[in-house]
Amino acid sequence: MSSAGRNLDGVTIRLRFAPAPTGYLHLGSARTALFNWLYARHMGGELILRIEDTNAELASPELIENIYDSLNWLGIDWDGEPVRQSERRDLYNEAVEQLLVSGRAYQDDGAVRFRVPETGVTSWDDVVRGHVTFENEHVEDFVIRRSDGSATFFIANAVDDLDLGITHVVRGEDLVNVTPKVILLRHALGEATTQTFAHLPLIVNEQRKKLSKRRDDVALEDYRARGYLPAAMRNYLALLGWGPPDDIEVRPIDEIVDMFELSDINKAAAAFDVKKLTAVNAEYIRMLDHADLAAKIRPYVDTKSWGASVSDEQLLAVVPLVRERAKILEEAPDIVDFLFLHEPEFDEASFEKALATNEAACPMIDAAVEAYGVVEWTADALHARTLELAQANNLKLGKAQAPIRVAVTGRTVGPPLFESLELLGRAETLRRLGAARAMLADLPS
RNA sequence: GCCCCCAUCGUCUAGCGGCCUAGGACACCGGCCUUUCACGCCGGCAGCACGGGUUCGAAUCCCGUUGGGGGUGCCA
Repeated sequence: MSSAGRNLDGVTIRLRFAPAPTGYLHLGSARTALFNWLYARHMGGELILRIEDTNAELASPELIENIYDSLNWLGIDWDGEPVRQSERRDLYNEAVEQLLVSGRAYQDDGAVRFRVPETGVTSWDDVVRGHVTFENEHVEDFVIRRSDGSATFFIANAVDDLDLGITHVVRGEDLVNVTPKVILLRHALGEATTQTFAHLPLIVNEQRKKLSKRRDDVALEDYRARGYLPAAMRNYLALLGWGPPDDIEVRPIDEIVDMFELSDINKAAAAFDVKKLTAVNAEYIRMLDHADLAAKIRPYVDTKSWGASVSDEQLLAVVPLVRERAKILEEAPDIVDFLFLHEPEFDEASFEKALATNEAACPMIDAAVEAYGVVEWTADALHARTLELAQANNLKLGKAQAPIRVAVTGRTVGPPLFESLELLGRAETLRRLGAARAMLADLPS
Protein backbone atom coordinates (compact mmCIF):
# COMPACT_ATOMS: atom_id res chain seq x y z
CA MET A 1 0.00 0.00 0.00
CA SER A 2 1.22 3.45 -0.89
CA SER A 3 1.92 6.03 1.75
CA ALA A 4 1.64 8.87 -0.72
CA GLY A 5 -0.28 11.82 0.56
CA ARG A 6 0.00 10.83 4.15
CA ASN A 7 2.19 12.21 6.84
CA LEU A 8 3.84 10.13 9.52
CA ASP A 9 0.61 9.76 11.46
CA GLY A 10 -1.12 8.35 8.45
CA VAL A 11 -3.22 11.47 8.01
CA THR A 12 -3.99 12.53 4.46
CA ILE A 13 -2.25 15.72 3.41
CA ARG A 14 -5.01 18.18 2.63
CA LEU A 15 -4.66 21.76 1.46
CA ARG A 16 -7.16 24.36 0.52
CA PHE A 17 -7.29 27.38 -1.70
CA ALA A 18 -9.71 29.80 -0.13
CA PRO A 19 -10.39 32.85 -2.28
CA ALA A 20 -12.94 35.53 -1.63
CA PRO A 21 -15.02 36.02 -4.75
CA THR A 22 -14.16 39.56 -5.74
CA GLY A 23 -15.05 39.25 -9.39
CA TYR A 24 -11.64 38.47 -10.74
CA LEU A 25 -8.73 36.29 -9.71
CA HIS A 26 -5.85 38.42 -8.47
CA LEU A 27 -2.39 37.42 -9.69
CA GLY A 28 -1.35 36.90 -6.09
CA SER A 29 -4.29 34.61 -5.50
CA ALA A 30 -3.50 32.74 -8.69
CA ARG A 31 0.04 32.16 -7.45
CA THR A 32 -1.30 31.05 -4.06
CA ALA A 33 -3.68 28.65 -5.76
CA LEU A 34 -0.84 27.34 -7.89
CA PHE A 35 1.49 26.75 -4.94
CA ASN A 36 -1.26 24.96 -3.03
CA TRP A 37 -1.95 22.84 -6.09
CA LEU A 38 1.74 22.11 -6.71
CA TYR A 39 2.28 20.94 -3.18
CA ALA A 40 -0.93 18.93 -3.00
CA ARG A 41 -0.06 17.16 -6.23
CA HIS A 42 3.56 16.76 -5.24
CA MET A 43 2.52 15.04 -2.04
CA GLY A 44 -0.28 13.08 -3.62
CA GLY A 45 -2.61 14.87 -1.23
CA GLU A 46 -5.89 16.68 -1.73
CA LEU A 47 -6.74 20.24 -2.63
CA ILE A 48 -10.03 21.69 -1.49
CA LEU A 49 -11.50 24.78 -3.10
CA ARG A 50 -13.23 26.85 -0.48
CA ILE A 51 -15.14 29.95 -1.40
CA GLU A 52 -14.90 32.52 1.37
CA ASP A 53 -18.18 34.29 0.89
CA THR A 54 -19.18 34.93 4.48
CA ASN A 55 -19.88 38.46 3.42
CA ALA A 56 -23.29 38.48 1.74
CA GLU A 57 -22.29 40.69 -1.16
CA LEU A 58 -19.58 38.25 -2.13
CA ALA A 59 -21.93 35.31 -2.44
CA SER A 60 -23.03 35.96 -5.99
CA PRO A 61 -22.98 33.17 -8.57
CA GLU A 62 -21.22 35.23 -11.24
CA LEU A 63 -18.39 36.17 -8.92
CA ILE A 64 -17.91 32.55 -7.93
CA GLU A 65 -18.15 31.37 -11.51
CA ASN A 66 -15.24 33.65 -12.30
CA ILE A 67 -13.05 31.79 -9.82
CA TYR A 68 -13.86 28.41 -11.36
CA ASP A 69 -13.25 29.80 -14.79
CA SER A 70 -9.89 31.31 -13.92
CA LEU A 71 -8.64 28.20 -12.16
CA ASN A 72 -9.78 26.00 -15.03
CA TRP A 73 -7.99 28.22 -17.46
CA LEU A 74 -4.79 27.94 -15.45
CA GLY A 75 -5.14 24.19 -15.31
CA ILE A 76 -5.58 24.04 -11.55
CA ASP A 77 -8.04 21.39 -10.48
CA TRP A 78 -9.37 20.57 -7.06
CA ASP A 79 -10.77 17.57 -5.23
CA GLY A 80 -14.44 17.16 -4.47
CA GLU A 81 -17.10 19.82 -4.61
CA PRO A 82 -16.15 23.39 -3.79
CA VAL A 83 -17.05 24.38 -0.25
CA ARG A 84 -19.11 27.53 0.10
CA GLN A 85 -18.88 29.25 3.45
CA SER A 86 -22.19 30.94 2.86
CA GLU A 87 -23.78 27.48 3.14
CA ARG A 88 -22.15 26.58 6.43
CA ARG A 89 -23.53 29.25 8.71
CA ASP A 90 -24.89 26.73 11.20
CA LEU A 91 -21.44 25.32 11.81
CA TYR A 92 -20.03 28.74 12.57
CA ASN A 93 -22.95 29.62 14.79
CA GLU A 94 -22.44 26.48 16.84
CA ALA A 95 -18.82 27.38 17.29
CA VAL A 96 -19.65 30.91 18.36
CA GLU A 97 -22.21 29.59 20.84
CA GLN A 98 -19.68 27.14 22.20
CA LEU A 99 -17.16 29.92 22.75
CA LEU A 100 -19.82 32.10 24.35
CA VAL A 101 -20.75 29.29 26.74
CA SER A 102 -17.16 28.52 27.62
CA GLY A 103 -16.50 32.18 28.22
CA ARG A 104 -13.90 32.39 25.51
CA ALA A 105 -16.05 34.91 23.66
CA TYR A 106 -18.33 37.70 24.81
CA GLN A 107 -21.10 39.86 23.54
CA ASP A 108 -19.80 43.33 22.79
CA ASP A 109 -22.16 46.17 21.85
CA GLY A 110 -23.68 44.50 18.84
CA ALA A 111 -21.08 41.91 17.91
CA VAL A 112 -19.47 38.87 19.49
CA ARG A 113 -15.76 39.10 20.12
CA PHE A 114 -13.22 36.47 20.95
CA ARG A 115 -11.47 37.00 24.25
CA VAL A 116 -7.76 36.97 23.48
CA PRO A 117 -5.59 36.01 26.47
CA GLU A 118 -3.94 39.04 28.09
CA THR A 119 -0.65 37.27 28.50
CA GLY A 120 1.45 34.65 26.86
CA VAL A 121 2.34 34.21 23.23
CA THR A 122 0.93 32.48 20.19
CA SER A 123 3.47 31.07 17.81
CA TRP A 124 3.98 28.56 15.06
CA ASP A 125 6.71 27.14 12.90
CA ASP A 126 6.17 28.55 9.47
CA VAL A 127 7.64 26.44 6.68
CA VAL A 128 8.68 29.58 4.85
CA ARG A 129 9.38 32.10 7.59
CA GLY A 130 10.62 29.97 10.44
CA HIS A 131 9.36 30.41 13.97
CA VAL A 132 6.89 33.27 14.21
CA THR A 133 5.71 34.60 17.55
CA PHE A 134 3.02 37.07 18.54
CA GLU A 135 2.55 38.43 22.04
CA ASN A 136 -1.08 37.90 22.94
CA GLU A 137 -1.26 41.34 24.52
CA HIS A 138 -0.82 42.78 21.05
CA VAL A 139 -3.67 40.80 19.56
CA GLU A 140 -6.96 42.60 20.01
CA ASP A 141 -10.29 41.01 20.85
CA PHE A 142 -11.59 40.46 17.36
CA VAL A 143 -15.11 40.06 16.04
CA ILE A 144 -16.23 36.54 15.26
CA ARG A 145 -19.92 37.26 14.73
CA ARG A 146 -21.22 40.47 13.25
CA SER A 147 -24.24 42.27 14.68
CA ASP A 148 -26.28 40.98 11.74
CA GLY A 149 -25.56 37.47 12.98
CA SER A 150 -23.14 36.49 10.23
CA ALA A 151 -19.81 34.85 10.97
CA THR A 152 -16.57 36.59 10.15
CA PHE A 153 -13.60 35.32 8.24
CA PHE A 154 -11.74 34.36 11.42
CA ILE A 155 -14.23 31.92 12.86
CA ALA A 156 -15.22 30.51 9.47
CA ASN A 157 -11.59 29.95 8.69
CA ALA A 158 -10.83 28.19 11.96
CA VAL A 159 -13.96 26.07 11.92
CA ASP A 160 -13.59 25.02 8.30
CA ASP A 161 -9.94 24.14 8.54
CA LEU A 162 -10.85 21.95 11.47
CA ASP A 163 -13.94 20.46 9.91
CA LEU A 164 -12.31 19.81 6.55
CA GLY A 165 -9.19 18.35 8.09
CA ILE A 166 -6.86 20.85 6.49
CA THR A 167 -3.27 19.92 7.33
CA HIS A 168 -1.37 22.62 5.43
CA VAL A 169 -2.25 26.26 5.08
CA VAL A 170 -0.44 27.92 2.20
CA ARG A 171 -1.38 31.57 1.73
CA GLY A 172 -0.03 35.05 1.21
CA GLU A 173 2.16 36.84 3.69
CA ASP A 174 -0.49 39.51 4.06
CA LEU A 175 -2.31 37.01 6.27
CA VAL A 176 0.42 36.33 8.82
CA ASN A 177 -1.20 38.62 11.31
CA VAL A 178 -4.46 36.69 11.27
CA THR A 179 -2.68 33.44 11.93
CA PRO A 180 -2.41 33.88 15.72
CA LYS A 181 -6.13 34.61 15.81
CA VAL A 182 -7.01 31.48 13.91
CA ILE A 183 -4.68 29.39 16.04
CA LEU A 184 -6.19 30.83 19.21
CA LEU A 185 -9.70 30.03 17.95
CA ARG A 186 -8.76 26.52 16.92
CA HIS A 187 -7.37 25.80 20.34
CA ALA A 188 -10.30 27.43 22.11
CA LEU A 189 -12.54 25.14 20.09
CA GLY A 190 -10.78 22.20 21.69
CA GLU A 191 -8.27 21.19 19.05
CA ALA A 192 -4.78 20.60 20.38
CA THR A 193 -2.90 20.45 17.11
CA THR A 194 -1.82 23.33 14.92
CA GLN A 195 -1.73 23.08 11.15
CA THR A 196 1.41 23.52 9.14
CA PHE A 197 1.56 27.05 7.84
CA ALA A 198 3.50 28.41 4.90
CA HIS A 199 3.18 32.13 4.24
CA LEU A 200 4.20 33.03 0.73
CA PRO A 201 6.15 36.16 -0.07
CA LEU A 202 4.03 38.88 -1.63
CA ILE A 203 4.09 39.63 -5.31
CA VAL A 204 4.95 43.29 -5.75
CA ASN A 205 5.11 45.76 -8.61
CA GLU A 206 8.17 47.60 -9.94
CA GLN A 207 7.82 50.06 -7.06
CA ARG A 208 8.06 47.15 -4.62
CA LYS A 209 4.52 47.73 -3.49
CA LYS A 210 1.84 45.10 -3.16
CA LEU A 211 0.09 44.71 -6.51
CA SER A 212 -2.86 47.05 -6.48
CA LYS A 213 -5.92 47.10 -8.62
CA ARG A 214 -5.57 50.83 -9.28
CA ARG A 215 -2.01 50.89 -10.53
CA ASP A 216 -1.38 47.44 -11.89
CA ASP A 217 -2.97 44.83 -14.09
CA VAL A 218 -3.74 42.44 -11.28
CA ALA A 219 -6.50 40.33 -12.78
CA LEU A 220 -5.51 37.06 -14.34
CA GLU A 221 -8.07 37.67 -17.05
CA ASP A 222 -6.27 40.83 -18.17
CA TYR A 223 -3.39 38.64 -19.28
CA ARG A 224 -5.62 35.96 -20.66
CA ALA A 225 -7.36 38.54 -22.83
CA ARG A 226 -4.11 39.78 -24.29
CA GLY A 227 -3.07 36.34 -25.34
CA TYR A 228 -0.85 35.00 -22.64
CA LEU A 229 -1.00 31.22 -22.69
CA PRO A 230 -2.16 29.50 -19.49
CA ALA A 231 0.82 27.16 -19.47
CA ALA A 232 3.17 30.12 -19.76
CA MET A 233 1.42 32.06 -17.02
CA ARG A 234 1.46 29.07 -14.74
CA ASN A 235 5.13 28.40 -15.45
CA TYR A 236 6.03 32.02 -14.80
CA LEU A 237 3.98 32.23 -11.61
CA ALA A 238 5.79 29.17 -10.28
CA LEU A 239 9.01 31.13 -10.58
CA LEU A 240 7.85 33.87 -8.21
CA GLY A 241 9.26 32.90 -4.85
CA TRP A 242 10.54 29.55 -5.97
CA GLY A 243 13.20 28.34 -8.37
CA PRO A 244 14.02 24.93 -9.80
CA PRO A 245 17.22 23.53 -8.29
CA ASP A 246 18.64 22.74 -11.73
CA ASP A 247 18.14 26.25 -13.14
CA ILE A 248 15.87 25.13 -15.95
CA GLU A 249 13.03 27.61 -15.70
CA VAL A 250 10.78 26.94 -18.66
CA ARG A 251 9.58 23.36 -18.40
CA PRO A 252 6.53 21.10 -18.25
CA ILE A 253 4.33 21.48 -15.20
CA ASP A 254 4.78 17.83 -14.28
CA GLU A 255 8.45 18.43 -13.67
CA ILE A 256 7.66 21.40 -11.48
CA VAL A 257 5.23 19.26 -9.50
CA ASP A 258 7.99 16.71 -9.01
CA MET A 259 10.52 19.23 -7.75
CA PHE A 260 8.27 21.55 -5.78
CA GLU A 261 8.87 21.81 -2.03
CA LEU A 262 7.35 24.35 0.36
CA SER A 263 10.65 24.54 2.21
CA ASP A 264 12.36 25.89 -0.91
CA ILE A 265 10.16 28.95 -1.07
CA ASN A 266 11.86 32.34 -0.62
CA LYS A 267 10.98 34.86 2.05
CA ALA A 268 11.54 38.06 0.12
CA ALA A 269 8.78 39.65 -1.93
CA ALA A 270 9.02 39.00 -5.66
CA ALA A 271 8.41 41.65 -8.31
CA PHE A 272 6.05 40.74 -11.11
CA ASP A 273 8.01 41.28 -14.31
CA VAL A 274 5.81 41.42 -17.38
CA LYS A 275 8.84 41.39 -19.63
CA LYS A 276 9.93 38.04 -18.33
CA LEU A 277 6.38 36.69 -18.40
CA THR A 278 6.24 37.82 -22.01
CA ALA A 279 9.52 36.10 -22.84
CA VAL A 280 8.27 32.87 -21.29
CA ASN A 281 5.05 33.25 -23.22
CA ALA A 282 6.94 33.70 -26.48
CA GLU A 283 8.74 30.45 -25.81
CA TYR A 284 5.46 28.66 -25.27
CA ILE A 285 4.05 30.12 -28.47
CA ARG A 286 7.02 28.76 -30.38
CA MET A 287 6.37 25.32 -28.92
CA LEU A 288 2.84 25.23 -30.36
CA ASP A 289 2.26 23.38 -33.59
CA HIS A 290 0.88 25.35 -36.51
CA ALA A 291 -2.71 24.20 -36.35
CA ASP A 292 -2.89 24.84 -32.63
CA LEU A 293 -1.39 28.30 -32.96
CA ALA A 294 -3.76 29.12 -35.80
CA ALA A 295 -6.73 28.18 -33.66
CA LYS A 296 -5.46 30.27 -30.78
CA ILE A 297 -4.87 33.31 -32.97
CA ARG A 298 -8.31 33.08 -34.57
CA PRO A 299 -10.20 35.17 -31.99
CA TYR A 300 -7.67 37.96 -32.29
CA VAL A 301 -7.89 37.95 -36.06
CA ASP A 302 -11.66 38.08 -35.93
CA THR A 303 -11.38 41.25 -33.90
CA LYS A 304 -9.87 43.07 -36.85
CA SER A 305 -11.98 44.84 -39.41
CA TRP A 306 -10.02 43.93 -42.47
CA GLY A 307 -12.95 43.82 -44.80
CA ALA A 308 -12.98 40.24 -45.95
CA SER A 309 -12.90 37.50 -43.36
CA VAL A 310 -9.86 35.29 -43.08
CA SER A 311 -10.33 31.64 -43.95
CA ASP A 312 -8.84 28.84 -41.89
CA GLU A 313 -6.55 27.98 -44.78
CA GLN A 314 -5.27 31.53 -44.98
CA LEU A 315 -4.74 31.65 -41.26
CA LEU A 316 -2.81 28.42 -41.25
CA ALA A 317 -0.64 29.64 -44.12
CA VAL A 318 0.23 32.76 -42.20
CA VAL A 319 1.15 31.04 -38.95
CA PRO A 320 4.77 30.27 -39.92
CA LEU A 321 5.24 33.99 -40.42
CA VAL A 322 4.03 35.00 -36.96
CA ARG A 323 5.23 32.08 -34.87
CA GLU A 324 8.71 33.42 -34.25
CA ARG A 325 7.57 37.00 -34.05
CA ALA A 326 4.53 37.21 -31.79
CA LYS A 327 5.30 37.22 -28.09
CA ILE A 328 1.65 37.31 -27.14
CA LEU A 329 -1.31 36.18 -29.22
CA GLU A 330 -2.74 39.67 -29.38
CA GLU A 331 0.24 40.84 -31.45
CA ALA A 332 -0.19 38.23 -34.13
CA PRO A 333 -2.71 39.93 -36.46
CA ASP A 334 -0.73 43.14 -36.80
CA ILE A 335 2.32 41.24 -37.95
CA VAL A 336 0.56 40.07 -41.09
CA ASP A 337 -2.22 42.64 -41.44
CA PHE A 338 -0.84 43.88 -44.78
CA LEU A 339 -1.83 40.57 -46.33
CA PHE A 340 -5.48 41.18 -45.57
CA LEU A 341 -5.86 44.95 -45.68
CA HIS A 342 -7.01 46.29 -49.01
CA GLU A 343 -4.90 49.39 -48.71
CA PRO A 344 -2.22 49.00 -46.05
CA GLU A 345 -1.06 52.39 -44.87
CA PHE A 346 2.48 53.53 -45.36
CA ASP A 347 4.54 54.01 -42.28
CA GLU A 348 5.83 57.53 -42.80
CA ALA A 349 9.42 56.89 -41.80
CA SER A 350 9.53 53.74 -43.89
CA PHE A 351 8.13 55.55 -46.91
CA GLU A 352 10.71 58.33 -46.62
CA LYS A 353 13.63 56.04 -46.14
CA ALA A 354 12.97 53.24 -48.57
CA LEU A 355 11.00 55.04 -51.25
CA ALA A 356 10.95 58.84 -51.30
CA THR A 357 14.64 59.42 -50.63
CA ASN A 358 15.97 56.19 -52.03
CA GLU A 359 17.61 56.45 -55.47
CA ALA A 360 17.26 52.73 -56.00
CA ALA A 361 13.53 52.75 -55.34
CA CYS A 362 12.22 53.49 -58.84
CA PRO A 363 14.65 51.25 -60.71
CA MET A 364 14.00 48.34 -58.36
CA ILE A 365 10.24 48.69 -58.46
CA ASP A 366 10.26 49.00 -62.23
CA ALA A 367 12.44 45.94 -62.53
CA ALA A 368 10.26 44.02 -60.06
CA VAL A 369 7.06 44.88 -61.87
CA GLU A 370 8.50 43.53 -65.08
CA ALA A 371 10.04 40.42 -63.54
CA TYR A 372 7.13 39.55 -61.24
CA GLY A 373 4.77 39.60 -64.18
CA VAL A 374 6.19 36.37 -65.48
CA VAL A 375 8.14 34.70 -62.66
CA GLU A 376 6.89 31.46 -61.16
CA TRP A 377 4.88 32.58 -58.13
CA THR A 378 6.69 30.82 -55.31
CA ALA A 379 8.82 32.24 -52.54
CA ASP A 380 11.90 30.46 -53.87
CA ALA A 381 11.48 31.71 -57.42
CA LEU A 382 10.72 35.23 -56.22
CA HIS A 383 13.78 35.11 -54.04
CA ALA A 384 16.04 33.94 -56.88
CA ARG A 385 14.62 36.42 -59.39
CA THR A 386 14.89 39.37 -57.00
CA LEU A 387 18.46 38.41 -56.23
CA GLU A 388 19.24 38.67 -59.94
CA LEU A 389 17.62 42.10 -60.09
CA ALA A 390 19.66 43.19 -57.10
CA GLN A 391 22.89 42.06 -58.72
CA ALA A 392 21.98 43.77 -61.96
CA ASN A 393 21.58 47.00 -60.00
CA ASN A 394 24.69 46.40 -57.97
CA LEU A 395 22.80 46.10 -54.73
CA LYS A 396 22.77 43.61 -51.91
CA LEU A 397 19.53 41.76 -51.62
CA GLY A 398 18.76 43.47 -48.32
CA LYS A 399 18.94 46.91 -49.96
CA ALA A 400 17.22 45.84 -53.11
CA GLN A 401 14.18 44.34 -51.44
CA ALA A 402 13.56 47.34 -49.16
CA PRO A 403 11.60 49.45 -51.65
CA ILE A 404 9.60 46.41 -52.73
CA ARG A 405 8.81 45.57 -49.16
CA VAL A 406 7.63 49.06 -48.32
CA ALA A 407 5.66 49.37 -51.54
CA VAL A 408 3.81 46.15 -50.77
CA THR A 409 3.61 46.05 -46.96
CA GLY A 410 3.95 49.70 -46.00
CA ARG A 411 6.88 49.16 -43.67
CA THR A 412 10.57 48.37 -43.73
CA VAL A 413 10.15 45.70 -41.09
CA GLY A 414 8.06 42.60 -41.34
CA PRO A 415 7.96 38.89 -42.01
CA PRO A 416 10.11 37.39 -44.78
CA LEU A 417 9.27 39.20 -48.01
CA PHE A 418 9.07 36.44 -50.59
CA GLU A 419 6.96 34.19 -48.44
CA SER A 420 4.67 37.16 -47.89
CA LEU A 421 4.48 37.90 -51.61
CA GLU A 422 3.66 34.31 -52.37
CA LEU A 423 0.70 34.53 -50.00
CA LEU A 424 -0.38 37.92 -51.27
CA GLY A 425 -0.57 36.74 -54.86
CA ARG A 426 0.77 38.05 -58.11
CA ALA A 427 -2.06 40.36 -59.02
CA GLU A 428 -2.22 42.21 -55.71
CA THR A 429 1.55 42.45 -55.50
CA LEU A 430 1.75 44.01 -58.93
CA ARG A 431 -1.14 46.32 -58.12
CA ARG A 432 0.61 47.63 -55.02
CA LEU A 433 3.94 47.99 -56.76
CA GLY A 434 2.25 49.97 -59.47
CA ALA A 435 0.44 52.19 -57.01
CA ALA A 436 3.63 52.95 -55.12
CA ARG A 437 5.46 53.66 -58.35
CA ALA A 438 2.78 56.14 -59.34
CA MET A 439 3.10 57.91 -56.00
CA LEU A 440 6.82 58.26 -56.51
CA ALA A 441 6.29 59.66 -59.99
CA ASP A 442 3.96 62.31 -58.54
CA LEU A 443 6.45 63.31 -55.89
CA PRO A 444 7.82 66.85 -56.30
CA SER A 445 11.55 66.65 -56.84
C1' G B 1 1.98 55.24 16.49
C1' C B 2 1.74 49.88 17.49
C1' C B 3 2.56 44.72 15.73
C1' C B 4 4.99 41.37 12.09
C1' C B 5 8.42 40.57 8.31
C1' C B 6 12.24 41.05 4.43
C1' A B 7 17.40 42.16 2.21
C1' U B 8 22.40 37.95 -3.86
C1' C B 9 23.09 41.52 -10.80
C1' G B 10 17.71 46.56 -13.01
C1' U B 11 14.12 42.04 -12.32
C1' C B 12 13.20 36.55 -11.08
C1' U B 13 16.40 33.19 -8.92
C1' A B 14 20.86 29.19 -7.60
C1' G B 15 23.70 29.22 -3.24
C1' C B 16 22.04 26.50 2.97
C1' G B 17 30.50 27.58 6.35
C1' G B 18 35.35 25.81 2.32
C1' C B 19 33.38 23.46 -4.49
C1' C B 20 32.04 31.32 -5.22
C1' U B 21 37.73 35.10 -8.85
C1' A B 22 28.96 34.05 -6.76
C1' G B 23 25.89 30.14 -11.37
C1' G B 24 21.27 30.49 -14.54
C1' A B 25 17.05 33.29 -16.72
C1' C B 26 14.64 38.02 -18.39
C1' A B 27 16.00 42.84 -19.87
C1' C B 28 20.09 45.61 -22.00
C1' C B 29 24.69 46.00 -25.22
C1' G B 30 27.98 43.80 -28.96
C1' G B 31 28.91 39.90 -32.78
C1' C B 32 27.58 35.68 -35.96
C1' C B 33 23.62 33.74 -39.06
C1' U B 34 20.45 36.25 -42.59
C1' U B 35 15.85 38.53 -47.20
C1' U B 36 14.28 43.52 -43.20
C1' C B 37 12.52 42.02 -38.44
C1' A B 38 12.37 37.87 -35.56
C1' C B 39 14.28 33.00 -34.17
C1' G B 40 18.92 30.59 -33.15
C1' C B 41 24.08 30.74 -31.64
C1' C B 42 28.43 33.28 -29.35
C1' G B 43 30.16 37.10 -26.16
C1' G B 44 29.60 41.40 -22.74
C1' C B 45 27.68 44.68 -18.81
C1' A B 46 25.86 44.00 -13.94
C1' G B 47 24.96 41.70 -7.55
C1' C B 48 26.15 39.20 -1.93
C1' A B 49 22.95 46.99 1.36
C1' C B 50 26.46 48.75 5.39
C1' G B 51 29.16 48.01 10.11
C1' G B 52 30.60 44.83 13.82
C1' G B 53 31.32 40.00 15.62
C1' U B 54 31.79 34.10 15.61
C1' U B 55 35.21 30.91 12.80
C1' C B 56 41.37 28.52 10.36
C1' G B 57 37.58 30.10 6.74
C1' A B 58 31.23 33.71 5.78
C1' A B 59 26.93 35.50 0.43
C1' U B 60 25.99 31.62 3.90
C1' C B 61 25.75 31.92 11.50
C1' C B 62 24.91 36.16 15.45
C1' C B 63 24.19 41.49 16.68
C1' G B 64 23.44 46.40 15.12
C1' U B 65 22.55 50.19 11.29
C1' U B 66 20.24 51.53 6.92
C1' G B 67 16.70 50.61 3.39
C1' G B 68 12.10 48.23 1.98
C1' G B 69 7.42 45.81 2.73
C1' G B 70 2.91 43.80 5.11
C1' G B 71 -0.86 44.32 8.90
C1' U B 72 -3.46 47.37 12.14
C1' G B 73 -12.30 46.82 9.74
C1' C B 74 -18.68 44.20 12.48
C1' C B 75 -13.31 43.03 4.31
C1' A B 76 -11.15 38.60 3.45
